[in-house]
Amino acid sequence: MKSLLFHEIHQKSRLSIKEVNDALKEFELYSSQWSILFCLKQFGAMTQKEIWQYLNVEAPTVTRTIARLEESGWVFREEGHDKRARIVHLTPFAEQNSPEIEKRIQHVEEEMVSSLSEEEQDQLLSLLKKIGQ
Amino acid sequence: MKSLLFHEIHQKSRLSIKEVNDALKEFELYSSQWSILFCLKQFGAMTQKEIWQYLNVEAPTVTRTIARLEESGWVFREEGHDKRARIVHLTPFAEQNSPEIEKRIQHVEEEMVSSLSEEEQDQLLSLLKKIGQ
DNA sequence: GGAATATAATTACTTAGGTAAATAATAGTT
DNA sequence: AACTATTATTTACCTAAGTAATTATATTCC
Repeated sequence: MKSLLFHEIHQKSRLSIKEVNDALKEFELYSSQWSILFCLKQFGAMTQKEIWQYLNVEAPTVTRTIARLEESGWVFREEGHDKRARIVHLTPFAEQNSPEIEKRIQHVEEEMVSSLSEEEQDQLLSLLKKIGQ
Repeated sequence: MKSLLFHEIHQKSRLSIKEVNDALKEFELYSSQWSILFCLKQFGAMTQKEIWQYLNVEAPTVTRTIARLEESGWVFREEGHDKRARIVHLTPFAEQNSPEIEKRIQHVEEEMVSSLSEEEQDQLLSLLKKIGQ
């Protein structure tokens, strides 16, 4: 029964988002917001297009989430050389706080997979990657 | 990097929902609606509580989705012996059409995991089940 | 029997994600 | 140079799912 597989993926996706949201509560952030901050932390300032391509979501999703991050002071947007594009930067506040948040999230994620060995984690990742290719 | 694992789960969850929605388009259904029809098809009439417990979502999610299914003629609700509970039934229309839909969805899901062997599919499922326990 | 508690469903509000269409700026073509 | 096509982002509108609070019925306990 293949449905079980996708049912399980769906469940675990929701579960992990829930746990991450819970851990982010004290920073007044949500998981999707963190995914963008994480992205910027890793690669530096990016255009919105680069962000949604990396995260593999649609452009409007990123527009919305960045708007919220901007309102709450985590990012700011600069007009690019190409005036259509907007380059997103972390604010100093975000630069300062993101290491602690990252540590917290990493801990949550490690807890969630603690019942799997390192080898099983690798295996799981590589099996997931094979889906839909 | 554990984040990669959850990132991947999240991606594949979204991908599969997208594919299922696409296949359901001709029936004017959405994936979450189908998950409830599937449930009723498998277990027969159920209370909403039984549905959200099985699907592992919150009660309001099921309330909303069932309301839409009722509007579009896929289910109807009967008052239970306990007047708080509402028992959800498939309509004759749903009974008649669900086998074809199920076949279609099954096909989509099989396509998505066609790059994995049967053994790998089992392995993936059992690894996923171990997360967060 | 009646007050307090628990339970099933709902309502209101939030984030997350998608599609389709609109806007504005850029790139290409003739 | 001007028209066309493409591209980056946004807007509007939809489903999905969560939390918190409300409503209505059942249950429990004194």
